[in-house]
Amino acid sequence: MLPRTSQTVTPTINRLLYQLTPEAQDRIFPHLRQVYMQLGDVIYEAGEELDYVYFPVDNIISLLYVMSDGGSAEIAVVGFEGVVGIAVFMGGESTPSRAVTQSAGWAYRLPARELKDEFNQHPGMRMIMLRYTQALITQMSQTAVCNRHHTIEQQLCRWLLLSLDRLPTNQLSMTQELIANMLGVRREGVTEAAGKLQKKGVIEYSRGHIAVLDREMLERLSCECYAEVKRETDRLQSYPEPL
Amino acid sequence: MLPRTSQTVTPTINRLLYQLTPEAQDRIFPHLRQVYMQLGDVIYEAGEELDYVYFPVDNIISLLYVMSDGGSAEIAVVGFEGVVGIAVFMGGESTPSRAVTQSAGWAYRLPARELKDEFNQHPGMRMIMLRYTQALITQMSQTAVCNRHHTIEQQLCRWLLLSLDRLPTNQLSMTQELIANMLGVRREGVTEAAGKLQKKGVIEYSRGHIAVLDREMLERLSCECYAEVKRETDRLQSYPEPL
DNA sequence: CACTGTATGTTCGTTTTCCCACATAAAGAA
DNA sequence: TTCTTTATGTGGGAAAACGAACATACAGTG
Repeated sequence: MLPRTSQTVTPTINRLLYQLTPEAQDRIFPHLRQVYMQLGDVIYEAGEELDYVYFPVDNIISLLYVMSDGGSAEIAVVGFEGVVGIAVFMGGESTPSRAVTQSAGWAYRLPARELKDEFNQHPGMRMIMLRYTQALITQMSQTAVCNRHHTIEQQLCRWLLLSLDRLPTNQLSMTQELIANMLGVRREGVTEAAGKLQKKGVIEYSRGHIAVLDREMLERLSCECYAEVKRETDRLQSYPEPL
Repeated sequence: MLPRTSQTVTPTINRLLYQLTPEAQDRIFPHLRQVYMQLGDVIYEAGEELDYVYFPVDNIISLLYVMSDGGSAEIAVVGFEGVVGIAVFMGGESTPSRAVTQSAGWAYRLPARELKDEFNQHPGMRMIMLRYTQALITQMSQTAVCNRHHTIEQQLCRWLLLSLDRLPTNQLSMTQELIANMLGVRREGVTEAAGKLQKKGVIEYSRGHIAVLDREMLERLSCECYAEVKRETDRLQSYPEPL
C-alpha cells in the first residue's frame, strides 16, 4: 500500500474562472459544462480547429509535440491554474501540438465562441487570458532550456513537481513508459531515474502508481527549472491592481 | 573572399508594421524612431520592465535564456517578421529571458505605452500582435523538441536557416563561440558540425564570417523543425480575411 | 488456479556530447 | 615587422543517453 501525505492544494474550481469579475462570471458560467477526462483522452490534435476550450479542475492536460518520426516531447502542462485552447483567442485557431489527458479528472468546457466574444469585448478576460498565456510561454521556454541542459533524473523531478502542484493528492497514476513519452526520452532512462529516486526514499512506485514521499527532497533534486516556472507563474497570476 | 548569392528577401520595413491599417499606421508611425543595434547589444535583461518595444528591420534579435550556472539556450529569434517585447501587451511587463542582438542592423523603436494603448483600443493591432505571439510560441515549442531530439549538426542547420530568412544577404557575422551559446552546446561541437558542413560545400566560413553556399542542401540537412516553424509562421501571418 | 498482458528491471555495445587541454592560425595593435 | 588577442582545430577520456534484446514480476481475466 502506498502511503499518503496531506494534500497541499484542493482545487475545486479553475483559477482563471475564479479570477473573473462577478459580471464576467455571470456571462460565462451559464455556458460552462463539466466534462470528465480519462487518462489518454486526446483533447485536440495538432492542427485541429478548436470548438471548445477547457478549464481543468482536478485533471492535468499535457501539451505534447509529436514529430514525423514518432518522437515526442511535452512542451507544457495545464492544470487548474490554466486553460487548454489558447489558440482560440490568439487568433491561430489551431496549434501544431496535441493536447492529451495526463491525469484523469474533471474540467469545465466552454464553447470557443463564448470565450472569443468575452475576450474581444472585455479587458478583464483579456488580461487574465494573456497573463496566463505568458506564463505558458515561460513554461515552454524553460522546457526548452531544461531539455538542453539537465539530466533525466532532474527532469523527472521537475515533471513530478509540476504534476504534484496540479493534483489534490501525492499520488500519480502514470507508467514510466508514459512519462518517457512526455520527457521525450527512453523508458529505460525513466526506469533508472525512478529507481534512484525510490532508493533515496523520495518516491515509491509500483506498476503505474507513484507516490511522492518527500517533496522537499524532490525539489532539491530537481533543476532550477521547476522553481523558475512556478515563481513566474505566481507573479503573473497575482495582480497588483484589481481587475 | 567569401562568395555571395542573390538575396532572397530585402526587408525594408517590419512585417507587423506593414500589416497595420493605414489609420493605425497614422497613429503609430509618428512615435517610431529608427535605432541601430550592434552585435551583442542587450535589448533587455531578464526580469527587466520594458520601456520600448522594437520592430526589427534588417537586424536579428535572439531571445536567450541564461541559467544560474551560466548555461544558456536560445528559445527564439526575432527579425523583420516580428517584434521584441511581447510582455508589454501580454501584461507581464517583463520576461525571464534576455534579448540580445544577434545580427547588427536597424530596427524601429516604439514606446511601450503607445503599443499598449493601440493594442487595447484597436482589434487590428491586437490580432496582428497575438497571431505573431502564437508564431513565437510555435518557435519556442519547436526549439524545445529540437533540443531534445536532434543532433548539433541538424540544429546548426536550423539555426542558420532561421538567420538567413531574416537577413538580406547570405552572409552571417557570427563566431562559432556565439553560435554555441545560442544552441546551448560547446564551442567544439559547433566547430565539428560547421567543419562537416564546409566539407560538404554547404557553407564557407572564416573567423566570424559564414557564407551559405547551398541553401537547398542546408534545408535537407536540417531537421524538420525549421520547416515546421516556417510553415506555421506563414500560416499565422497570412490573413484569410482582411484586417 | 493458470494464463496472459503489461509494467518494470537489467545488460551490452554504440553514439553523441561533454570536459579539458593544447595546437594552430588569422587579424589587429604596437 | 613582432606581439597579442581571438577564432578555430584536434585529440583523449568520461559521462549521459540510446537502441535492442531479454528477464522478471505483478494484475487482471477466464
